[in-house]
Amino acid sequence: MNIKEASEKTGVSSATIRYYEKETLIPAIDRSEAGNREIDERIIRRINFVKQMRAAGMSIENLRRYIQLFDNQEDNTKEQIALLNEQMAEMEEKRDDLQAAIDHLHFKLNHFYDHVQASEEELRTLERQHQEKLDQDK
Amino acid sequence: MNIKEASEKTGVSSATIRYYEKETLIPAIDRSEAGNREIDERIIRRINFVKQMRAAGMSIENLRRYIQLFDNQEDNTKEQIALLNEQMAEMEEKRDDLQAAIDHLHFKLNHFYDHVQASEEELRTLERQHQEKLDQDK
DNA sequence: GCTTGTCTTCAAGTGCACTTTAAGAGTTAT
DNA sequence: ATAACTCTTAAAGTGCACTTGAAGACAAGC
Repeated sequence: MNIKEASEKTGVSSATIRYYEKETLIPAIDRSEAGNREIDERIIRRINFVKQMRAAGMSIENLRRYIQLFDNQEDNTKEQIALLNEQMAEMEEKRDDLQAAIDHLHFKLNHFYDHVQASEEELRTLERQHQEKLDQDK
Repeated sequence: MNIKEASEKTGVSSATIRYYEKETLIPAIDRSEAGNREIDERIIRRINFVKQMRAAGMSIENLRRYIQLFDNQEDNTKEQIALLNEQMAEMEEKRDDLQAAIDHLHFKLNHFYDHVQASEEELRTLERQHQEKLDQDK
């Protein structure tokens, strides 16, 4: 698989895949005769892992620290576990920040429905849209 | 209250408060005789709201759009509700991304405990630390 | 009256995570 | 064999959200 196919498969741009390789977030990728990257499923899984962690807001530097620990299989189990716990704690805090913000907006929305002076049909439309959103999100 | 006190009270730097004012994320702040900002509780609440939404990853631009809609009390109820729903959907998606990443790391951690060849007392120490972390996070 | 500590504005600088550009090379289609 | 499409590297550029720096004003304390 060349880099373009890998990009389409993962939803990560070719340039970003090259960048991740340079930053050692994914392993060094083997090259073909012509010097082009030949990407296999193992690399795809690694790209997807990086994508997932980046979506969760883990910084490139933390991700690199984490990956280096796991790639260099040495007796650094304690550090690995400490790092995992640290990252999870950070993510859980972020998730809770998000939940707090969501709750805040939910409160605003309810406040709106109580006090808005919209016409009956406008209200019904809005409520239907809101319900559809909730159903869709679920 | 001057800007330094407001900064200490909110945990947002003076420079950032000035920046938020310039970007109209908080209302224009009244000045004293000498031209210094006089910050009241209403502004403090607005700073904290911005802080919360920023922590949740809402961009400055979206936050400004949102705040302008709510500050200009006009007949834009539909837009306001649409915007609220849009923001909540974004945040819920982010929250779910985070949860997926947390689950992934939890899985790794469990995998670790199953396969690691650590000594008994090291394992006990690690497990205790992990449990303490969980208790603390809860 | 001078230092210290606050404030002001405006502009420039920073850090992160990409993204784009430039210049070139190999492969396939007409 | 020329165009079109892919790839390569290295370096420069971009966008966001601040952060820092410069230059100056005002008030309190020694």
